[in-house]
Amino acid sequence: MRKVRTVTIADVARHAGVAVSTVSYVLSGKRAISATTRQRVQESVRALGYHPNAGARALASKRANVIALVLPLRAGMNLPVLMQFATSVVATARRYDHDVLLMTADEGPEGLQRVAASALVDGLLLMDVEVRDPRVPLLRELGEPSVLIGFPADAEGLTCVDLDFARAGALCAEHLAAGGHREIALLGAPRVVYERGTGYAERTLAGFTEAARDLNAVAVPCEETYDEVAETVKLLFDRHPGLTGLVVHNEAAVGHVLAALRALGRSVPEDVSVVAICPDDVAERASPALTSVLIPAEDVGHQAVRLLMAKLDGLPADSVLLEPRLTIRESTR
Amino acid sequence: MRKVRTVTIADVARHAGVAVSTVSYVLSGKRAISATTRQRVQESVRALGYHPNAGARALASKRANVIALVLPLRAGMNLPVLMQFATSVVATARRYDHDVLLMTADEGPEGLQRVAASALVDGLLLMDVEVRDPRVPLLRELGEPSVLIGFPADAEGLTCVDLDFARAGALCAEHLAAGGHREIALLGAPRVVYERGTGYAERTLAGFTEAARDLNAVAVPCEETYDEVAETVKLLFDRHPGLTGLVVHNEAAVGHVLAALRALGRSVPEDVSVVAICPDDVAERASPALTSVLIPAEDVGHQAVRLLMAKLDGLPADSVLLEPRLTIRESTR
DNA sequence: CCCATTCATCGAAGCGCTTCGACACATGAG
DNA sequence: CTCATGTGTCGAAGCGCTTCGATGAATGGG
Repeated sequence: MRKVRTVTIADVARHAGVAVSTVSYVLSGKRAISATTRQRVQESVRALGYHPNAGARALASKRANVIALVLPLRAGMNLPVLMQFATSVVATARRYDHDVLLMTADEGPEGLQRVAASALVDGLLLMDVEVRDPRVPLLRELGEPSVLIGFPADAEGLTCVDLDFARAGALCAEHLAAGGHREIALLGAPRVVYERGTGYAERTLAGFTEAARDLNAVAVPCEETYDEVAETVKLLFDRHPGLTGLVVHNEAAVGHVLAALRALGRSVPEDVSVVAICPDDVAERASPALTSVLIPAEDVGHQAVRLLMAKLDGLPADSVLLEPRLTIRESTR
Repeated sequence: MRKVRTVTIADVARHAGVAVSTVSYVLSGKRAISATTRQRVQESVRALGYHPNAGARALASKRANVIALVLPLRAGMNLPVLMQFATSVVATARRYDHDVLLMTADEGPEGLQRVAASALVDGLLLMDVEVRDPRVPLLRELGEPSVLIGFPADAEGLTCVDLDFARAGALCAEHLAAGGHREIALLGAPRVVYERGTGYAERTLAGFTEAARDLNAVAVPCEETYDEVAETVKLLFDRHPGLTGLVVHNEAAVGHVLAALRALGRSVPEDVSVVAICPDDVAERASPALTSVLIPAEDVGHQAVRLLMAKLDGLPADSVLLEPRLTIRESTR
């Protein structure tokens, strides 16, 4: 538990026999430094195990090198995707030499206010943005660089990133239509998610409905417990006996849907074709392996950080809609 | 997008007609300040919307008011519990006026080194600690205040928090024994979790085995896909036809186990009693509602932060083992 | 009524870093 | 050979805050 005196830039400068400012310039690369000096400094840095003091750096440069990741942890959220996303954000931020401050919704919008005003972070990454998200107006007047995951109703002037869920929904419907299915259904997110007006759920539904307008198509919300899923699936087939195509946009329920079909004696893909919108690993672990449109959580996180970094550098950053990709496996024909 | 000049403590001092240091003392409460002055300053703070600059504060006080939450995001982890835990950590940290920096394992142990050396954080909270965790030795020599969630093999000198999983395992076995069951089984975590030497899984197993030494007890690992769970359950009953009690310590598999029992025509609790170790909401959502020992994620997070804060204040902090609590519902008799 | 305390406040010295302007020296054009 | 132009380096001035010691003013005991 030795309490080591921390190494400062002055120690490095002394060790290398140069001025403090020279060390700073070597580290930041903001001015030309001769190769010999640069090497000498770098060696001293290594020898002393120097790490710049974050507070001092932030104070002097007005850049904290930290971004906030705001995760409103609500019910019915897709945890695995969220985690993948968070991991990817942290990893990407590190690549840009930034760290990530974790915030939840508990503190409310004032939390954003606080971290921005205290210069704790340089920018904000908001996840799980809703169609009319209360954080959006605040965000506008805060004038803090930010990127949203998901699209609010009015995205004017904001930078947003998301999978193009409308295309994803359409892609699923089109795939089933191409397979000759005329009567299909969408099993969506839990009811509360729609009631909350969550963008991605609504947009998937819209894309699906639009693409399936010439078919016999229905859409129902879907809870995530086995019993409720089984009930929903049973009801669906009772009401639509001719149903042969199913799109499942609810990762937690995917397994249950397959189990329920099994229980009803309908085999996949012989009797029913199933397409899921979920991460690849979930689709691959299912039995049979599911034809799916993946949610590219990693890519979304990566893009979001990239855009935020661009904004921090004062560059323009347009919203990004990621093109969905359908992978055909064993659950459709 | 107006770029507001940030309000500094000097602005507040001027507005209130006092010295900068007086404002500082009002804010920190480290020296006596007359009631009238205090009020005047607090009003100015509110009027100007002042938020102390985090970098400057950290630099001057040598306290960043930030703690690191290190989440190694591995396969087979219990995501919902993890999230609950993270949420509780953030909320509790805020109550102590601290923020939370999110770190993953990707950066390796040097990441810990880095954030500690750069004074980005004041302390570390390590989650999902393994029996022989590579981060533990580094932690010791770092001399940075830290709290671990979970117990490594050698916890000497470290502060750890966890549910007493051995007691939890024992509690389940005892409950079944008290119900007259003589042949019981533990369905555990996925195999990889044991192979990795994850403390909580091993300790539950140990507690269960010890408490069930007079019974006919077996324990098997359990994967998390429906097919594998069904297979495991089937095999279990093939080999042990007299089995009437089941302990499930795998949240992701709980639903599948019930589905598999249903498929095998064994009803709960008539033919088989089932006890789960999982959060209450999962147990309550199952059908039938499960008798369970809950994983008090929220409490663990809370305690962990409390202990870390104590250490930051130079106070001693002993490890905490949380007593499990069994809730009887409809799945056992 | 004086001196020793206590209380409330102030001023100034850093904390460790970035960045601006200055300077010494080398270089090549005229 | 001189003068403009780069190059590479240095010194010093902050960045916004905390904290130490000092200073007056108010208080009370002898």
